[in-house]
Amino acid sequence: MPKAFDPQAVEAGWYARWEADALFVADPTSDKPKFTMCFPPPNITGELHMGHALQTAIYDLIARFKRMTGQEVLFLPGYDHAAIATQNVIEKQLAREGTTKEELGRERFAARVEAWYEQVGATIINQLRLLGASMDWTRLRFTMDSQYVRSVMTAFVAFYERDWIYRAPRIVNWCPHDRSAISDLEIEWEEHQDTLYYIRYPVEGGGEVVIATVRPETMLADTGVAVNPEDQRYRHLVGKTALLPLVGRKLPIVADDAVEKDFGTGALKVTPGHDPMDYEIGQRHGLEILNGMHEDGSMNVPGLPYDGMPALEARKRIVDELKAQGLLVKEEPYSHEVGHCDRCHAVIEPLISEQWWLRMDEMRDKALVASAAGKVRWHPERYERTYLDWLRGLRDWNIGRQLWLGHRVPVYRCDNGHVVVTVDPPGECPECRSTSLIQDPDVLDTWFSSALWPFATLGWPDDTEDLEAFYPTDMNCTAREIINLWVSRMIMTGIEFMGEVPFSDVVIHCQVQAADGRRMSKSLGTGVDPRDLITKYGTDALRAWAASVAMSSQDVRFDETRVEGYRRFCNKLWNATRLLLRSPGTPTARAPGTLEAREYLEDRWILSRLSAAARDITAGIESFTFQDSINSAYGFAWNELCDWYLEAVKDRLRDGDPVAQDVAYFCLDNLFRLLHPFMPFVTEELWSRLPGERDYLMRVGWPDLHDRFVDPGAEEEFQKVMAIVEEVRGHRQAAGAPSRGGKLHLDRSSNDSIARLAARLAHVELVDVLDAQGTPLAVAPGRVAFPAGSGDARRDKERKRLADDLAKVEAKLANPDFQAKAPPEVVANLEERAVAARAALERLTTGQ
RNA sequence: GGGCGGCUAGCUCAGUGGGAGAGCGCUUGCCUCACACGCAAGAGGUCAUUGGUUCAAACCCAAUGCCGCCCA
Repeated sequence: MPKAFDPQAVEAGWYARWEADALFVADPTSDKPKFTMCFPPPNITGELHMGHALQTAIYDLIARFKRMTGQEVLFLPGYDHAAIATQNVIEKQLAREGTTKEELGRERFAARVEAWYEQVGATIINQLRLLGASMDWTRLRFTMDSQYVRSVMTAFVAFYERDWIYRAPRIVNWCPHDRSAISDLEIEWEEHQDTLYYIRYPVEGGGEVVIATVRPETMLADTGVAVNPEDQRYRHLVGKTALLPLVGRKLPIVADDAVEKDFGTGALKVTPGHDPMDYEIGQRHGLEILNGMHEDGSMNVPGLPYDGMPALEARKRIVDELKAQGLLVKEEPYSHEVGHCDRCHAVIEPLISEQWWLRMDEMRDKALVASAAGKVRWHPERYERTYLDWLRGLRDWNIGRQLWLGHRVPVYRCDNGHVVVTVDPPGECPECRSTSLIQDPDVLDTWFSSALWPFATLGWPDDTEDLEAFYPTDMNCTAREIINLWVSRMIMTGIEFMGEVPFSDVVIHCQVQAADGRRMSKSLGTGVDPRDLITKYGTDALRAWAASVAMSSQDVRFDETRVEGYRRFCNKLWNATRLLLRSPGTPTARAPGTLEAREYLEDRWILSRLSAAARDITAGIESFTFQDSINSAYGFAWNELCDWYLEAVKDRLRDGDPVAQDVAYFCLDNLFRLLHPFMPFVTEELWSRLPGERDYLMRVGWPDLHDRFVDPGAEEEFQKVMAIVEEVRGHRQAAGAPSRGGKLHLDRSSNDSIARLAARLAHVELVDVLDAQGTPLAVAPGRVAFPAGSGDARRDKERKRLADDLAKVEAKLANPDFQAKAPPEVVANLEERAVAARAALERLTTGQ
């Protein structure tokens, strides 16, 4: 066995063996309780980031844990087509090649997309394997697979038949680059330094009204002017007509509550075709809707000199012209938030457009009822509010996108104008038998298909064995910003189509920030690639770190030294195993009886600690506080098993004592099981090296120690041993004595086990009588002497610490309110502390 | 603009009413026959500020400041 743990060597091969032996394949006919997780389709750019590492670590640790606790686990992988993101990636590729999708044409563009999916799909799968994700690859799903497409179409038709889908003009967020509507959730807001222009609008019959705007070019599509009805300054103008400069259009002046009196001049130009609020004001007052912009963001104002100009150029020309005509009152610097497309970063234009809409009110209400009934548990709990707040304010969903890839809306029109909505493309119009049918050009929002993920992946709408066996799923884990985009919509569609919420637990992991405390940014170069970490420290270390931070109450600044720490931990486990395997007389099979006949204090102690660790690790996983599991396993393995137990039994191991061997093997055996969900590779490797027949860890079951080794007496006694040893070592260090040697005398109040272990671990000789004066021990009746020095300085320091502590305790005890109102056990505890401190002080002072 | 979270050792973070913790870093001593990816001993903290509740506050409440995230 090599001297040091080498992650690359350990990881190689295991994944292929697990997969070859079908450890990840779920059996729908199994009698075991089912546990299902549909893995969120990863980012289509194919780049693994820290979010994936956290998410995958959590999913996989739960998958392995559930298998080990006897459940039939389906952990279903997949990826989605990410329409806008993919289109942007391909367009960038095309731009580098000096061409465009328009030049290429739809068919060849589609071929490029296919090739991309194939490439990226493979990359994603490889990365998940690299992370050790135990997914059922026989059930890999892609949202563009024919079966999945049919699910999407079926959902659309079902909504359509409920009359929840309709087509209507609305202000949408228009991306002029993608030439598509995008959702509110796909917009990034950025602070812009702009100019607020004050423009004079003449009023028919004399007078004027001054409006303020940051976007003068939109005035070409103005169809009204609005003021607040409470605003005394303008009351006399309501009902009159303003004249639009440069155009001459007549603009009714209306009164509307939505107008803010304090913004600008308090008078608002109303452009219903280009602003959501203006649209609503326009609807209330019957104002005309004009669309002043083309799909590419250029001006659409036939007959005017600005027609066809890019918006910014038109703005400049319009401002110049207004100045020339004396209609520009003033300009002010103004900073405000401007929306950008989160995929291509183009400035978003609010634009009136005909779109497909899905009515959400009934689904929303059912989701609220389900939440009120506690059908979905959130971890951490506070995220339920994020979800509920969004749901309550929910409006109809714009499900249409004007893209070149995605699921085409299954709406067809024949040349007689009949509309056909079907899952499968119709051969002819059912009404007029026309075979000339044209499909609607729009595609569906990618989130529309993602919303069906937990059941479409299982075969819905067909009544499949998988759907029957595995729906509803159990857990969904994702990042905070996905709650509304995805989690909420899965809940709504799950209730709608399956009659049950799609999962019972939602786990939201934290965000990994860069060292500067901000979001990792590729452009700033502050991103960290998990693949580099795997190369340096191994997948196990990365996963252990991920589990230790994923559920932090705050976002976590990335600290590489913590990942490194878990690699050292792997090395520690490696060497603990090595120690055992090197000791003589290694048993080929454990004799279970020797564990029950445990008589040594150290054996009783470590088994008791193992029980405690098993309990804590299990509780941590079950309550989604994985850091508790990791910390408990780490502390047990390193600070108890290695630092104390193995040190205490080295002699016994060397002598081939079968009891010590059994206990040590038993601890490692169970420790590897407990750690397997977090660190699958190193635990599998070390487990496989232990003596005896070894199946895969995932099949051997979770430790169920039933507290059978819990032994408070042993814990208390062993703590005395540790306290004595630590005090002896402290004295030795203070005295400048060598790291072993010296004499220890303990009086009869310490039993033989304590004395034996203290001598063994502190490397001192146990004597009945200490000739030299020696140094008194504070923690136990006894004293120690070393060849060099006396350690007086340390004794004085300890005396001071004890005296200070005693003073604090006595002050509390002297308080009558404390005695009267504090719980009796707290008072008793303090009284014990006082007694112990006095005894220790006494020993230090009198010397015995 | 709304919401949420954070401020604890040099760094990254646990702790959530009664004795301030971990990992890394630092200091000192050790290549002790599993491990120098190690062992041992140490140093290091008015738990952001102010006020309140309580016999008792890092922890509960309120306000303030700073940092960040999500949503608009």
